[in-house]
Amino acid sequence: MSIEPLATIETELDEQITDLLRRSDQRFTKGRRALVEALLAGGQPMTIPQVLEADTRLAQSSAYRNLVVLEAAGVVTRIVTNDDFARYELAEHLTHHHHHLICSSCGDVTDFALDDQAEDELDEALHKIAAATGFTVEAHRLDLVGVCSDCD
Amino acid sequence: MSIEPLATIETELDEQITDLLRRSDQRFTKGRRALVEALLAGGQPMTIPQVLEADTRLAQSSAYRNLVVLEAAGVVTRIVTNDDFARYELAEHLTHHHHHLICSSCGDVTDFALDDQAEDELDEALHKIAAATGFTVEAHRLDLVGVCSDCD
DNA sequence: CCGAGATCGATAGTCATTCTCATTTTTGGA
DNA sequence: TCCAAAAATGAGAATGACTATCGATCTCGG
Ligand SMILES: [Mn+2]
Ligand SMILES: [Mn+2]
Ligand SMILES: [Zn+2]
Ligand SMILES: [Zn+2]
Repeated sequence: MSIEPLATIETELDEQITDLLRRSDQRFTKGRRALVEALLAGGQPMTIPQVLEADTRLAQSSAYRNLVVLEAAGVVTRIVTNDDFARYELAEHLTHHHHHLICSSCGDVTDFALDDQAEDELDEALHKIAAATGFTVEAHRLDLVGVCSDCD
Repeated sequence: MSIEPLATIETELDEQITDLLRRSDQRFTKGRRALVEALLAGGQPMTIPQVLEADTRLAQSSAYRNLVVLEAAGVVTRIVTNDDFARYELAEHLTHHHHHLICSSCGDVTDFALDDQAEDELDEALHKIAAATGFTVEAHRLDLVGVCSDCD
C-alpha cells in the first residue's frame, strides 16, 4: 500500500499513538495512520463504510483488522448503537471526555460535552453508585437519543 | 404452542401491554406473554439465549420475531452492548426510569437509578444541550462500564 | 543486501439476526 | 357451533457485519 496523508497528524498526537501501539507490540503503519487521519478529518464517529469512502485506498479487511488493533491499543473507541454498523472515534485520552447525540432516524452520532459543573455532579453521583454496588467503574457513558436537526 | 405462565403478570401490567400491542395491531399471544414473563422473572436485561433457557418451550425464531414486535409496540427495550447478543428488558414506562451497569468482563447488565436530585440536575444539563444543538431528545442513556462484583 | 517476522488484502468462514413459507391457531361472523 | 380469512408460529434458509486464513508484500535489524 502507498498512502499519502489526507490531513497530517500533529507531531505530538503521532508520538502518542506510536507509543500506545508500541506498548501492544504493534507498529504505526501507513494503513493505520490513514485510518486515524480519516477519523480525525471526519470529526465524528464513523462507520467502516464511511471510513472506506473517505479514503478509497483502504482495504476493507485491513480496515476492520486495524481498527481492532487500534482499539486494543487504546487509540480508538468502538461505539455500538442500534445502527447496522459500529462506529469508531479517537479515544478520549487523545481528545477529551465527551458524550454522544445519537439520531434514531439516520443513525448519525455526534459529540457534545457537559459543562464542568454538570459533569462533576454526575461523577459524584456515579461514585456513590459504584461504592454501593461493588462495581469497579472504568468509564461512564451518556447518550442523548433523539432526532438530529438534519432529520427534523 | 401451549404455555402455562412461569410467573403471572399482574392484571394492570397485562392490560397495559395488551393495549400497547393493540395500538400496533398486534395480539398479546401466549408466546409473547411467556417472553414478558421471562423478562419479568429475570429481573435484569436478558439475551435471547438466556430467555430461551429460562423457558425452554419458546422457539428461537419466534422469540426473535416477537421481541421485535414487542419492541415496536413499546413493551420492551433492546439494549446493545459490545457483547455478542443484544439484551431485552421491559420498557421504562412499564417499570421506572433507570440506568445500567455493564460488566466489561462477563457482559452482564444490571440496573441502577440515580437519586432524584442527581437525575434532575442531569436532566437540566441535557435540556440545555438539546436547546443548543437543535436536537430533539427522545431519551437519555447513562451506563457505567466496569467490572461487576462477581468478576472481581 | 538478507532473512525473520510483521503486515497486508483478497477471500472464505462465522454466527446473530432476519426472512420464508407451510402449518397451526385465532377470530368474527353465519 | 361451524367456517373461512387473517394472524401467528416455528423449522429451516438466507442475510450480512465482522473475523479468520494464508500467500504476497513490506519492514527492520544485522
Ligand atoms: Mn464522540
Ligand atoms: Mn435495565
Ligand atoms: Zn439524523
Ligand atoms: Zn461481570
